Amino acid sequence: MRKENSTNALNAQELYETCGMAIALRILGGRWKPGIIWNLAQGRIRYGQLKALIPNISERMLIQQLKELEKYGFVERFVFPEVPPRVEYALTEEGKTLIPIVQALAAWGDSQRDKIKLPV
Amino acid sequence: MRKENSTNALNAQELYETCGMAIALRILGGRWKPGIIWNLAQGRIRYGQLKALIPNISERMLIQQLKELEKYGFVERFVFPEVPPRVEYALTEEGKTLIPIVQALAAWGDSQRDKIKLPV
DNA sequence: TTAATTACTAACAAACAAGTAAGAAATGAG
DNA sequence: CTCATTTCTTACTTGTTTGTTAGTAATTAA
Repeated sequence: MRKENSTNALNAQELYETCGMAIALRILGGRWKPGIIWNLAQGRIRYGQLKALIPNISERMLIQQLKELEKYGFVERFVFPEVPPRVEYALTEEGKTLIPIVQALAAWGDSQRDKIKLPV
Repeated sequence: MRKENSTNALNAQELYETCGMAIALRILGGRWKPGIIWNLAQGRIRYGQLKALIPNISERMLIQQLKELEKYGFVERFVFPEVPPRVEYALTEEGKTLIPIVQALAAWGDSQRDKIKLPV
């Protein structure tokens, strides 16, 4: 749960208002969103497949991040009234504008892999 | 202090190995690094000025993030043997490769500002 | 009737990131 | 002698993110 008036939250809020990069990192950041967006960039996909494509992600995290991306309109959810349930996810048009960003970040990161060693 | 064997840390580690974007976000992510890099992109600058340019940042956070960027070779530190001390910071050549990324992220984020409303 | 399937939820705990506050060091100015 | 200056450091607290476990629904197949 987020505390609306913590210094922490206020600092975050102010950054969103003045800094586009803070907004971008809010959408793109976190441990799992990159992988989610990357895989959705390949096309519409079922929840279970997405989970299989992202090693180690827990259902809680996957759902949570998908919901957040959906809430902001970057991801669309398609539900089929079947049993067992079938739900597919896809990037919206707006979500697809993320793809070049994600590619640029990934390329830069890959170029750094051999130069730096991240801590354990 | 980071626990080397927490699932959390292991997940992070695995991502670094397989996903360039995770590396990039490790360098670029967090609340303050964007602003630090953005300001350093304008040129060499003193610690105190940098602090003044980044509203609300605490000394602890500024130092901590600068040290991390320095450790990975994206930022250089120039110390003048004076009293009171004078220390200047600048992006290294490697650090300058971040500039286009940072600009792309900022531009995308700015383009989203009116479309989405981030939570408090 | 019992188990298997699939997408999801809720309660809780561990790990991590960020914020607060106090102070150190070395010198020059008063 | 005391104070201001500037760049940091340390110990501590609060807040946020991530992980774990158990469980739901509604049908079909055995």
